Amino acid sequence: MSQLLDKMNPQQKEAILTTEGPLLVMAGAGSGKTRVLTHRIAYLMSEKQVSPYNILAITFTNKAAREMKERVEKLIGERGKDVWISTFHSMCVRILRRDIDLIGYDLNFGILDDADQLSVIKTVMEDLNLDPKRQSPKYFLSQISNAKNELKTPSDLNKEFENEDVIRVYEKYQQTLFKNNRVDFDDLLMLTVHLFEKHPEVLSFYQNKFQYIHIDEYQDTNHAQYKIVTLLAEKFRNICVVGDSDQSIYSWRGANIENILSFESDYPDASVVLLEQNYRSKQMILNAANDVIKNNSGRRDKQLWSDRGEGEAIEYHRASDGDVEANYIADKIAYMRRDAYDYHDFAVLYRTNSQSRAIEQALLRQNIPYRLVGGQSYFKRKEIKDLMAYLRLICNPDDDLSFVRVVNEPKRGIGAASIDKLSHFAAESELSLMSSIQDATGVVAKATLNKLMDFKTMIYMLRAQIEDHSLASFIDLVLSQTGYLEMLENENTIEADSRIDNLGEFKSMATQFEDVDLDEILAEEESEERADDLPTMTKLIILLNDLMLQTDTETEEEANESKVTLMTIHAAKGLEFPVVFICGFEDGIFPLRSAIEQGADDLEEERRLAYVAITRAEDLLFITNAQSRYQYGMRSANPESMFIREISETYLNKTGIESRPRPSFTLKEAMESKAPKRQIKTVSLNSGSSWNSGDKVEHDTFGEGVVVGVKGEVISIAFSAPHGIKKLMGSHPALKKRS
DNA sequence: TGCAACTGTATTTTT
DNA sequence: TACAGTTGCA
Repeated sequence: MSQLLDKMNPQQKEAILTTEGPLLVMAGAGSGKTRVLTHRIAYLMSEKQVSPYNILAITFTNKAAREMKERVEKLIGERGKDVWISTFHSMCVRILRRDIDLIGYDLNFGILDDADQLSVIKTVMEDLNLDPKRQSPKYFLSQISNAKNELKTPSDLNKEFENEDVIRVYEKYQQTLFKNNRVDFDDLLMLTVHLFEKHPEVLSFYQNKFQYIHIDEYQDTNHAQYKIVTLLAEKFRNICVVGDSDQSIYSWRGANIENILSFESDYPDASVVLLEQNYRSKQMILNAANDVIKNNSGRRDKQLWSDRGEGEAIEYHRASDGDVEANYIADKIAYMRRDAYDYHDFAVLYRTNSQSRAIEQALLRQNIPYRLVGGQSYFKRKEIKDLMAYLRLICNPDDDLSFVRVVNEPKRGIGAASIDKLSHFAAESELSLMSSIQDATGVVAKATLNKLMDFKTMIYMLRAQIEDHSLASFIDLVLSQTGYLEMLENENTIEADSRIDNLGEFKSMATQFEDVDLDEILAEEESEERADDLPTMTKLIILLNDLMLQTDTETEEEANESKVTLMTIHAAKGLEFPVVFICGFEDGIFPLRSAIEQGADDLEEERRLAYVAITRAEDLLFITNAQSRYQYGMRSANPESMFIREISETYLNKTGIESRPRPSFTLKEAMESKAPKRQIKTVSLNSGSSWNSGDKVEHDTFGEGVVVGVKGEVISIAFSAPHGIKKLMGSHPALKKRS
């Protein structure tokens, strides 16, 4: 028998061997589901002689797709490269790129990110005279997104008596996108369904191609994704979905937990495999996770178990203050690193990104290296978006959205007022901004018109030259011809320098794409084409869309560096760490206030999130919170999270404020105020003395320093490197005045 | 037109 | 707090 089944438990074996017909794998956290999936794919190829071209595997994130791909290749070798493994969204991009013209769009469509979406919505609202203060653009965006995920068009909403404004905005928004030949993330899914429904021959092509379909994280699929899967699997019915309803944490994005719950009624002949053995965590951690999740209603009960040993009790630490909490975590990491653990063994998880700052500061103070996952994505940076807009405009001069973005970047003296006039004119004559320029005499000032003409000439000149260049050298050309690079160079700031670096990084990404990635994509698609044969413009369009879907830019080396990982719990799904800290475990933060107010459904999702967080830990789990903390610039106090009370006391080792009360102190770290420095007499709790700029101080950790600013009770002190300027409470016990 | 200063307001998660 | 949107001035 195949060695692929070695070391598999009976349930895992069953999941791998059940290749024909519908199969539901209920995979608890850490139960080796990715391993099952990769081995199943390898098994299909090596034992069942299934061609890699007939296998599809869909994951939730790009990272998961990449990893799965690597693991399949490791198992089966080069042929693994030909298995189509991707996210829903990138799969749809590829499908649409072949046939979207059948439903009226141009094959060279571009993708819109959420920031772009919002600006379209704002413009639409303006046109419709809707007051953004009464109904926020974000509200409309989420309504539209929900509708699309439900595969509903504006006219479908009409029948359902939705908010009339939503329908109008949706309609106009969709028209705008269509005119600009752009699609948003939700369109990728919805339009794919439309394509399949209106063109059975296209659907049939993919049905025949994908004879064996795998969907990871099935609990996170929304209705549109569900529909795509259902359609694709209709013919061969070899559909294997893997998931864990207890880890459904994306309902806010339209994910419908019902999809996995009703799989058995969708496919009455489905086999079901339950994976309950956990290979990740010590039993104590699983006990806690089980304790929490069992409070959710309507779930299929499962009991995770582990043979990795009992493990230590979970350390629950309640600190007096948010900064104390952060310091506690930093101290623990510093301490534990001395013996068994390396920095990369630790993860600090939080509910919201804004919580990262306190942790960062504490780690910085202890000189603990960390990597922050998520936050401001590389592709959301202004310079990258600008460059991409230029490139998109060159590929499609009628793309008004890109036109507006870059027409005055760098400054060309073409201001908002002129663009406004041009827009109205263009709308009347049903032209794009770019093509309306030539007839715009009298619409805008003569001088402005000339500038617009120059801009147009420049874009078309670049367009004419693209085929003489590789992607990277064309990007160079664009950056220099547009004056964008010069603008940054003239700025002469560290900020601008880093923007230049980012643009350079973009260029190397393009090179990598052109030389390596593109051929892999084409191979997977069974395309006859080779990257070398494609026009640069085509390559550029594929690159732009590829990048729009890419949110994580971290390389493998970066991820493996010896650093503590900081991220949201959402970002941590699918990952594991020997030591995990979950911070801010307070009602109001985790669960979020809105979820508490909202009621059962939202609370249950928060609870699943807690379950995900807890089950990330392999050996040790720390749960922390604080009696009071700064939130939105105000001090506020939160009770401990309701979830901590759901964990049996026997699994907890409580430390901190309740067991050992001590005076609270804070290390408030505010940003340097721009206001002129005022010297205010400070009230010092422990000495009664006040601080003034120039005072010399001695700090227990940072050593000698000089006071450089006083603001209320907070004083800024310059310490020698590597500490730099710190803001501390004047009453901080570690601080002493020197004479 | 462009910039600086000011005001008001909303604070989640992301393919 | 922080940022987006607005106002007012050069």
